Amino acid sequence: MAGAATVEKALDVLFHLHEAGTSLGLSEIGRALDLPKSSCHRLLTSLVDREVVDRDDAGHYRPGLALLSLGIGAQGREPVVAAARPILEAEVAELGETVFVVGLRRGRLRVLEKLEGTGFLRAAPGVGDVIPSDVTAVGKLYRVFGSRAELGSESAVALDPIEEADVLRRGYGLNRDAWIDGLSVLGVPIWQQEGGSGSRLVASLALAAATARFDELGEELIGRRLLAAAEKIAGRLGVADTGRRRLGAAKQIRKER
Amino acid sequence: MAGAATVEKALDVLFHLHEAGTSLGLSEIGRALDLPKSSCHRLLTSLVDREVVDRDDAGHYRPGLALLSLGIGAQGREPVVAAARPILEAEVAELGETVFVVGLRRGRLRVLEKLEGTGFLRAAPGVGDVIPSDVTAVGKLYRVFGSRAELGSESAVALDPIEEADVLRRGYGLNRDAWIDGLSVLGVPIWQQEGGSGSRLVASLALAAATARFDELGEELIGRRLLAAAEKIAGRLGVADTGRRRLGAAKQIRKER
DNA sequence: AGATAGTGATCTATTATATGGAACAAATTT
DNA sequence: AAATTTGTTCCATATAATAGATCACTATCT
Repeated sequence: MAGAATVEKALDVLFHLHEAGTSLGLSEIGRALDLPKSSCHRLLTSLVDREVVDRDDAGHYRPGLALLSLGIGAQGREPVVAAARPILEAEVAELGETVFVVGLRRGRLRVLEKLEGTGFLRAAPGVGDVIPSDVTAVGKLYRVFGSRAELGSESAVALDPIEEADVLRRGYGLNRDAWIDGLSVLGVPIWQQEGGSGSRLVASLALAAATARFDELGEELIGRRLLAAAEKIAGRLGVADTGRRRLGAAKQIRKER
Repeated sequence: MAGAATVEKALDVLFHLHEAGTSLGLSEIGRALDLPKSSCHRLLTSLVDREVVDRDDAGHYRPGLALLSLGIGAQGREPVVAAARPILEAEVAELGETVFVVGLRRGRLRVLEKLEGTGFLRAAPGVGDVIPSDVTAVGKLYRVFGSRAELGSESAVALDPIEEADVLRRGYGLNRDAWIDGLSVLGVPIWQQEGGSGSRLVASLALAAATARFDELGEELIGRRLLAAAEKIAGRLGVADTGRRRLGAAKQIRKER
């Protein structure tokens, strides 16, 4: 709320370019965001200067390639991604279907890493994409295992008690055709041990496949393999250094109020 | 030059976080960029709000995951990347070494896409990274085939005439241990046909391997395969629609002056 | 062809907005 | 226990963004 208005406008422009899908002209952007052409032009000048925005041959604006190294840099710093990668490779090699890691960031579920299956028909979630937290397999997982109020207000509604019991009993979340018709997903939690005491849900591991293929493999097998894989990832993660965490944690809570 | 100062400061902060490698505290950032803590805080508030910057458990700042989808979105719009991907897969499957696509953006060479080799010792360029234009294989390529003055001033120095002749004769650029000791790279141009007339250098395809392994495969074989692969990519690219390009091209030139 | 409406870029006075010093509470260091 | 160092908030001042008009240019429409 107490931010820099200009910066937010610039980010509006950037995200608008991202969502547009095609490259856009200056006037077009100004009209869409209700910004004067001159302001738009000034913002874009700075963005282009840093290569965060690019221009095509026609002079139209589009997201720039500097975002790629920035984004990949951001991903590379996620410890769980580094820990999960070889495990993902092993699972894809074995099962041939897409597996992916989802984390909770600012109340939203984001795809942290994925490895696509080998089939012609394969699920292809985009790394960095946001995933709905209500109907999905990992969404259920977070609503059962995650500390309450971490998820956004949207999911304040509690999970169906029967489903919650199912998740607790099996240890994984399941979603058949609820999110996308014809797609089934099974998700398991990845726990990170914390100094001595308990453990924290740092991310979750999921497999997505066309429902027919999912049933071919069998829910039981997928669940068993993924639970074992999550275990391995947790092992590679090691124990969190809960050392200098109190300061930040307190501040964070104050911030979110 | 006539940009939005505030936006540029915000981008400075963002890039600084990217380059730092670790997450940074507010005061730390302010000191490094010579910005008052209050200003820094305000900029970061906006960046965090849009998830372009993230905070870790300790409250420190780091690049955020929204950058990932932005970056991958930007990459996905590069036609040459889409055209090259299956070809890269085929080459890696055959040769087992890292192949990558490099494009020229705002006078700098950037890795547009890569597929890593299968060996334990493999070259791993980062997608989105900038590559030097002087000593590298693709750098030479651009200096020979690229329209002059497209490359930054840094490479105003002409290429050694002997080397230039080599590149023209073979059709590919070569670099043995010049950029990174122990690494050899061979790069070939990817041409896109333009309506009727000529063709344009849209990107280049390269293979990178440890010099020993490179020699094992043999320069002749690598060159032959890559030239054929580039041909295939060009085919998949199709002909550029030079239709509404004049407007933008003119503007661009005026802009760069 | 000629006219028109579109584009991106540049300039300007006005005004709204970012600035940065000081003060704050919390939390590590010394 | 005192002294730093942290992130955060506040506020008068000055700077920097604003938005309208204008320009050069290209397509599109009679």
